[in-house]
Amino acid sequence: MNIQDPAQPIFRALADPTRRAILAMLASGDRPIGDIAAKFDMTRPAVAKHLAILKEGDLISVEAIGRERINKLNPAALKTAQDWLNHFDHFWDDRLSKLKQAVEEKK
Amino acid sequence: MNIQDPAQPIFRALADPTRRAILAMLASGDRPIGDIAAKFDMTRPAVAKHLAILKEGDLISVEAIGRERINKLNPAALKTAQDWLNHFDHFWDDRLSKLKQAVEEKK
DNA sequence: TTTATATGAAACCTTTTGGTGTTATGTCAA
DNA sequence: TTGACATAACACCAAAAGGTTTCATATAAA
Repeated sequence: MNIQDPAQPIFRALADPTRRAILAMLASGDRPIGDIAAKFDMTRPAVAKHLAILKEGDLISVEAIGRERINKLNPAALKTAQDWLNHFDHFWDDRLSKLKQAVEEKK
Repeated sequence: MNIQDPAQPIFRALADPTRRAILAMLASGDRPIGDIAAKFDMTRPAVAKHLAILKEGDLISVEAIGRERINKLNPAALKTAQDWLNHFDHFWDDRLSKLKQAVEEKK
């Protein structure tokens, strides 16, 4: 099927619970890495790796201000994941209509 | 944050491109493992492992018919992932309104 | 200028992941 | 009953993931 899948770095980034928690945290405000790392039970370098993976998927962007690097959520990339999932809605509708049809025929 | 995340097995399953391709394939019809494995450039045991992970995330169900085991898509689990992503829509709206506000103030 | 702060980067380790090949089991068909 | 088929189950392996500690660098503040 799709060898080169543009959604791959996004779904890869979303696969880890820490990274999803970071995204949720950034939804309530831009934050530097130190702030983020303080909320988790792991070292800062570990959080830095997670941020790097989120950045690879373009789920966040980073802006350097002085010696701080502010991490910001980029909702556009999340939309790519939503779009992929939305394709299954047609399937969902089909199932429902087939079920309805089956019920009709039983009557 | 959430240590026990119910969405975890789902996002974990979605992280692999082969598994996403399998889901897309099952959207067009229920299939036994042999059919699925034939479409990919890997051995059947490898595909079987992918199916096991999809089943752990409850993204598919399996029905044994004779010596075949038919794999079926379960769209309900996909909805869990959609719901998680949809929470960011509020953020998206906020960003837009803030942008609009900033533009207004510039006038 | 010196010191503290915020971060990046490298080297390393363990577990998980995604694949392989081989063998075993249950079912259909001749 | 015998043979072919569809699949499960195992043991194994290399690479990636997720973490650690240690060290280096740039900026702010005293």
